[in-house]
Order: sequence, then C-alpha cells, then structure tokens
Amino acid sequence: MYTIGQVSELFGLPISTLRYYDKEGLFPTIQRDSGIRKFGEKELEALRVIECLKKSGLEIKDIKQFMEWCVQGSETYPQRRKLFLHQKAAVEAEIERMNRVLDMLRFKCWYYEQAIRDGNEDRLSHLQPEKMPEDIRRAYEHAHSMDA
Amino acid sequence: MYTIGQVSELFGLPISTLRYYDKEGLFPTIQRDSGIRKFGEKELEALRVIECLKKSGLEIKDIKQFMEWCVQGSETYPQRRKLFLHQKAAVEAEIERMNRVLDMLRFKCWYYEQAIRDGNEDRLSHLQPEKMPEDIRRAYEHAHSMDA
DNA sequence: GCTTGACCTAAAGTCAGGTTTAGGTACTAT
DNA sequence: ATAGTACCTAAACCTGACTTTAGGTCAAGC
Repeated sequence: MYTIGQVSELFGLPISTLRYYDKEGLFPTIQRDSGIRKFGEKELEALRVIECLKKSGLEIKDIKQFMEWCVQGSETYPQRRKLFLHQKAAVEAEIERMNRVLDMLRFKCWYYEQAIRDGNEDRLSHLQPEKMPEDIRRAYEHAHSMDA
Repeated sequence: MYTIGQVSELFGLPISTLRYYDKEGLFPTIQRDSGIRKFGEKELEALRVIECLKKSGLEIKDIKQFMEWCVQGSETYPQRRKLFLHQKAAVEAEIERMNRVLDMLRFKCWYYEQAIRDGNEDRLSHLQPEKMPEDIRRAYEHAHSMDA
C-alpha cells in the first residue's frame, strides 16, 4: 500500500492531480485509513489505464465511466472491450496523422538547411518535387496529400 | 485569392477559428480589400504549417513567433530550422509514447476477449506473461516497461 | 427600398483539466 | 510544547484555444 505522496513520486504526477482524479471518481473503490488514501495495486493499475486512456483522447468523465464498469463486474466486459477497441482505432489513426506531421517537419528541416546554404529561398521557391532528394520528396508529398 | 469562407471550406476549420488565428497574429502579412481578408497561397501554406506545428505540441504564441521570423527574412533561417528540428524530435518522442499506449490497448483488447470467453477474470488475474501469446506478451511488456 | 448573405469587430463566454489557496488534522523530532 | 512534515477538504482560480454574442458594413437580388 502506498500513500498519495509515494504514488506521486512513482508516477511523476502532482499530488493535486491524484486528488483531482479521485474527486472525479477515477478510484471508485480506494480505501482510506482515518481519512488518508491508501493506494493499492488496483489503483496503480487504474493509474496506468488512466494515462493510457487519456493519451488515447478520452475525457475524464469517460474514464470514470470505465472505472464504474470495472466495479460492476463481468456483465460489463463487452462494454469495456468495445471501449478499448474503439480507442485502439483512434490511436492508430492518430499515429498516422502524427507520421504525416513528422514528414512535414522533416521536409521543413531540409528546406531550411537548403535556405541557409543558399542564403535565400529563391531556388527553393521554384523547386519542383521531382528535383528534391528521393526521401524528402516522399516526405513532402505525404505531408501535403490532403486525402485524410 | 480566397475569402475566409472559402478557406474555411478548404481546411474544414470554422470561420471563427480563422479570425482568431488572424487576431493572434498568425497571418502577419495578410492583405485586405476594404476590410475583407484576402487569403493567398502564403496564407494557405501558413495554415498547413499552423496545423503541423499545433499537432507537434506548439502553442499559438510560439507559432506567432515563427510567423514573425518568416517576415523578418533570411537572417532568421537558423531559428526557424532549430524550431523544426526541435518539434521533429518532440513528435518522434510522442509517436514512441503513442506506440506504447497502442500496445497497452492491444493488450487490454485481448484481455477482455479472454475475460468474455472465461466469464470471469480468475485465470487472467494469475496469468504470468510467459503464458501469454507471443505478440500479446510483447505488447504487455512494452506497455508496462517504465523506462521512459 | 428592403431583405439576404457574406463579411467585419470587440468583448464576453465556455470548457477541460488541472492548480492554488485557505484552513485544518495528526504524527514526529528537537 | 512547538516546529516541521505529510496528509485532508472545499472552493476559488488559471490557462489555452476557441466560440458566441451583439452590433455593424456592404453588395446583390426581388
């Protein structure tokens, strides 16, 4: 069992955030010892799931919903599975978008390297994709394709 | 040249957002025709960069800084390059974190599939990683490794 | 000539996700 | 016994990124 301060250290989260999560109902079955929260393995796993679901784009109130399903037992397995499937698809899509962003950034890094060498953007501003280096051209085209 | 309404359509952004961006200084050299904004190729590229930098985690005020560098000319190429290098590293790190999140979600999807089959979590709660399917075990271990 | 539609501004409002403040309890070391 | 430290609550506050509101200009079509 851990105190809130220990969990704060373990996860690198401010104590105020942990209390906020508790207030929002994210640890529905947390125990207390004369008022003081006792974080067990259940709450640590909850925190791992919270960080995961948060990064997958879920809001606190929806994470709360999930935690309530966990309390309700085996009848909510299908909902919980559906939620994870849904968030998995969302993260896969997000990673695709991030890769496109990455390609734009790669292109811009190359662009300014060239601009620094040239001292101006004259050559670059007329540059056709065909004349770019292979990898840069692919990054450029991926970043500028508007098909998603 | 495009009106604000046309750009809104093109980029799928609310008109209010475009006006907000302008107010925040994200189109420092936009032209106007008796008060009405005229978006040119420069502003469209600015918008692409805005979306890119926003997703890379930059705040509006830092994007404004970048746009100001663009107005200042060739002397700011090094700053601009440095910014893109920095954001590239940030996005690479973010994608790594997202892949870890994805592995957690993969594991949870598998977990609830099993729980639905079993009707309870008894077997799962004692399951050692060694006894999981290869791919799930790898996802589980990647997701639970606390080394970043 | 008057309504409709697309544009404009300044200022106030909204929302999520925390953080800070103010005030209190309880154990421990000096 | 008193100072320090770790915990507690309720409620106010904060931030970024928009969005909404209220009121106005201007050209086109009926």
